[in-house]
Amino acid sequence: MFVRWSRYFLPTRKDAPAEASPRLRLMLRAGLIRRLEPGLYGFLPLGCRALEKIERIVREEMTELGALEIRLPRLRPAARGNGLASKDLHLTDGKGRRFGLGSSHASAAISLIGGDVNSWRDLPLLFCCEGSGYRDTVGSWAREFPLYEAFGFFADQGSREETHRYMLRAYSRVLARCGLGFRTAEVPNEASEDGSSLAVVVFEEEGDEEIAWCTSCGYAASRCLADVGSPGPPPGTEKALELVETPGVRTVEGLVEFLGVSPAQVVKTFLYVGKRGTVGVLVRGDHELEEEKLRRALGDRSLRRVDDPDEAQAIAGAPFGFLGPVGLSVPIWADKAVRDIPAAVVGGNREGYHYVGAKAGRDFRVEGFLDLRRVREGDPCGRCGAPLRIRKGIRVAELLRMGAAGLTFSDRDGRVKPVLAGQYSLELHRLLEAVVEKHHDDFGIVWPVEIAPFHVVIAVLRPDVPEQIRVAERMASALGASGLDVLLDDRDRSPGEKFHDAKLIGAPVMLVVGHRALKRGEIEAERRWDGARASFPAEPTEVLHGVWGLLRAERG
RNA sequence: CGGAGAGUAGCGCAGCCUGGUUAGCGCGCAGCGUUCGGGACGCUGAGGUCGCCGGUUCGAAUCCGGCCUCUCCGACCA
Repeated sequence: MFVRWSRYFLPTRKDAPAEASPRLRLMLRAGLIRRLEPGLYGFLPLGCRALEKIERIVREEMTELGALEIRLPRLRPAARGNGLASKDLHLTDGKGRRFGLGSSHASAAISLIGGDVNSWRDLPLLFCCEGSGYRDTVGSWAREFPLYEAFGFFADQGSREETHRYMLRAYSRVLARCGLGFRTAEVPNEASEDGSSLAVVVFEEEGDEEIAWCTSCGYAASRCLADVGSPGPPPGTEKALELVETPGVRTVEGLVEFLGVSPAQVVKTFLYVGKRGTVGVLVRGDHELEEEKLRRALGDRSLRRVDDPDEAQAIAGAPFGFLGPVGLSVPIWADKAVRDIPAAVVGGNREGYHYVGAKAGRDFRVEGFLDLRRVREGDPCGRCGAPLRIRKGIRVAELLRMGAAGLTFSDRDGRVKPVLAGQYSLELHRLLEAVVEKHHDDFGIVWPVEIAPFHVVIAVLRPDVPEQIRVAERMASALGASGLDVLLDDRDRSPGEKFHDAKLIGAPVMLVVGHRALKRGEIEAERRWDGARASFPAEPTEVLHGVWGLLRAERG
């Protein structure tokens, strides 16, 4: 089968909104998607084809794993226990019943099978489900997006871990078939049993996920929670605490200059207010505080930094710039690196004064030393000490362990036990986005063969010349019959536009039917990913052979 | 979370300060004609709730207030 461009709907554009990311601009220009509203996108026919190809791969790999397909409504009742989060979209019907849209169908899947899973004989179970995710975050390009999830239900940890490994392997095959490499990294996730999940991240120059990873031991985690090792103590030896006058010196840089110390000898003091009251937080002067780590460590997502000068004055008795842990009346938590400073400079809790020679534990009480530093490129890996690198990427999938909200089963001995669950989600729009980001050049998209919406575009340079159309259609039929997806560009456009559009939409092979080659009885071919050109006799068998040869060649 | 800027035709922008014809320009789009091997040319034409809501005014794209959205910075200044 082949499709005539003149009877298809494939609007390409020279321009796209300037504020969109390069890959999003390409997807808009190539006629894959259109924006309906900020954060709401629809897929045009070409985008649907690309999406379907990816879905087919995912389905194949899920089937290979033995996952059973189910289907769930995207609307979820917000009844008790169904856990609608604040970031979900809340809806109310005319009778006041509440519903929601969320980023996962997990709770619905549990409800779906919950009543029929009772015995150890029913487990394990693995389901997969095509659906639609919703995320109520501004700034993301798609608030509602195509999602392919899987849900596992297990009697014990061992079987859950085994499925985790299989699922990761399946995702790895999916990505490989889409021409993508990836890394796994620990990322925060509130839905998970232990507060974090394993994310599958495709590293790119541009991406909204920041991953710290160790080239030496392979440890990788979201930057906001990556373990960081000790930087070692700064110079200096222990000495007595001493209050010194530091008029107007309220920054680390100022102290470094005024007292002749290094930034690593200074300790910054922050005040945070949370549900359990105010706490002080200490970080070395040359480090930055990672709020996400603080919130996780203290188990309080509501923690907010005190940024009101009057409030700080009331708590510490000094303005910003002179806050310090010595004599501070609130509980104090410190980054691990603070413990190693033999003689620290800290605020005096009195305007115009700092302490020098301060030592944690001796001069002020610390509730605990935690990893609170924001990771920077080159910081030591928390596992092996080698330098960490920070890379950007696109998070395409996530695997997490969760409880199955009240689901229980009877084991062989008749004891009632909770069902363990796993949730595996693949965000198809992000996968598509990652493919476009990875596979494009200045002219447009360069699809990997397996997910190209069309394998071949046949540019008919003069569609008003009967011979050209006749030849092109013969070729298109033959190629289509051999299993290739073919787009016949029979539009009344100039040759230049057809060449550019063919490159923009990224078909692996372009065939050109024009008088130049046709008078030699040939048609020409150009391969998208390396520009390789060839000419074939204008006979179906020759062209078929030639095109398959171009497609089969190793991609450099 | 904070700061700055922006929102006018599909895209890129002008107009706003100093309120007052029918809101313009370029690209794109449509029709016709001429073209036809790497984004052609001419003519004609269509396309706008000036982000939304309110206020001031005889009159608001323009002035005022609120809200929404987007972009770029700062994300730690203790």
